[in-house]
Amino acid sequence: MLVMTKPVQRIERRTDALSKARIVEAAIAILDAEGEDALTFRALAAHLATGSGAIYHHVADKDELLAAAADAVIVRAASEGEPEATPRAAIHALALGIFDAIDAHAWAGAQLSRAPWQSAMGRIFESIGQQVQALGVPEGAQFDAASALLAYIVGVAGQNAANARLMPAGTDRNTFLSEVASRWTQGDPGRYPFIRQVTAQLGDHDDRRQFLAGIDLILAGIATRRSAP
Amino acid sequence: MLVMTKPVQRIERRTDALSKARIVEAAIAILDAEGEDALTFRALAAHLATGSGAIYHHVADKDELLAAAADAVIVRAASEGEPEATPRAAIHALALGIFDAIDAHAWAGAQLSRAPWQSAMGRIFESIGQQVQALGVPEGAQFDAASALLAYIVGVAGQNAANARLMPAGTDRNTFLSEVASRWTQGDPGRYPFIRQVTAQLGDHDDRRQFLAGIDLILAGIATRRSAP
DNA sequence: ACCTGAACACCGTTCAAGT
DNA sequence: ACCTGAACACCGTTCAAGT
Repeated sequence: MLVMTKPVQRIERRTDALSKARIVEAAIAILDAEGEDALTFRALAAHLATGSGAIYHHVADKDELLAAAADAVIVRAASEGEPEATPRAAIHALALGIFDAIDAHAWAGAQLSRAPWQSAMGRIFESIGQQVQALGVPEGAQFDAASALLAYIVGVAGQNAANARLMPAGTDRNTFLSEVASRWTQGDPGRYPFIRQVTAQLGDHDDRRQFLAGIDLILAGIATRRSAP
Repeated sequence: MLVMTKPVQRIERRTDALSKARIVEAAIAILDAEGEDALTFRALAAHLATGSGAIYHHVADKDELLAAAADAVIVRAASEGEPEATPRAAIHALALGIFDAIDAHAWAGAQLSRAPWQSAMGRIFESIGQQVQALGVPEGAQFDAASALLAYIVGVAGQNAANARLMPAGTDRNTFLSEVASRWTQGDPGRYPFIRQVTAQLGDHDDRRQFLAGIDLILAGIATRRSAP
């Protein structure tokens, strides 16, 4: 009986084999192209040319799928940055990377704070923490400092995602913001003097600039902790 | 023909008449008692002893219902505060009120950033803005300062809501946080030196205290803007 | 082991019929 | 005008049957 030599090991599986990675990529494609409501297991199965039940062999349920899709998108954004000269520049780059990722994938903004154990959150926190250490913040103050930066970044991400979701396609961002402001003040404008004043300045408003201004405010606060009295 | 005097105007409608306010209160009751998944139009109708279709005469759809419920809960928390002596104390009180409201109604945390036009967001922003003005921040810097505080508060609210949702009932908060941290570092602990260091300090960790520490960091940063060079 | 796709147990939402 | 509740068009998820 002939012993047939096995064919050279074919490490790569069939290109069309199902895997969690392929499923997540397909989910991201649907979410980006057609929005959150369009992501159904039926649509996903059609997109992957398989049965809807097959997906459950690789993903526990829809929550896990959404979390994995958001995580993939954010991790990609957070690890893109090149090495930066200063801790401040590194934090800016990291923060802007996340800002832009949420801008490009609004559906991921809401997910970011829904599944905090995901790797994206851990990586961001670690990166921020290392830069906080590099700033020379005393060890006892590092936890609070890094947590504040993380919370701020996640908070802005969530708000931007909400704005993107609600903003009618093709609307100018500042037009949308002033509509939101006038909804707030409507009925009783005298009760909202600050919002009225701020809305008047909306003409030259830039979300990205303001986002970084907030980061710098926190960094300035952190700097006051460096040399305690 | 006798002209009958109309009965004295009965301004108050039948106590059991349906109204948006009653629907929203019932929704809050269900959300608090049984969680987000339990809020269905069928359950709500049963709770109100009416047909599920009747609700649509007062509320456009489920999104509006959830937004209104969250708004009601947050507005209540944000307007509870007594007058405070200093702007810092006022901001602390406002922030803690929201923190505790999310703690008591975790489902509202995620909603907070989903519908930014709601009145809660406007009131919080206005209150923060007025305190920022009271701090003596120059007018050109007030918008950024108030926005940073708002984003931070919303960010923490969202993270806390996520933690509350995910934390198995009866688990200690710090135990949960260290489990999250070990998920982050698992596989490659050497890659996460900051998180490992910080996890070791988790013993005497207090979420509320850390929340206020972040507020104070931003306030300290704002203070550096008061006297520009 | 993995995939298929019909079937199940729900949902949000609509709407003819009632009052 | 408001309410009723059955009906509709979907959904996530399961599972017997296939390969």
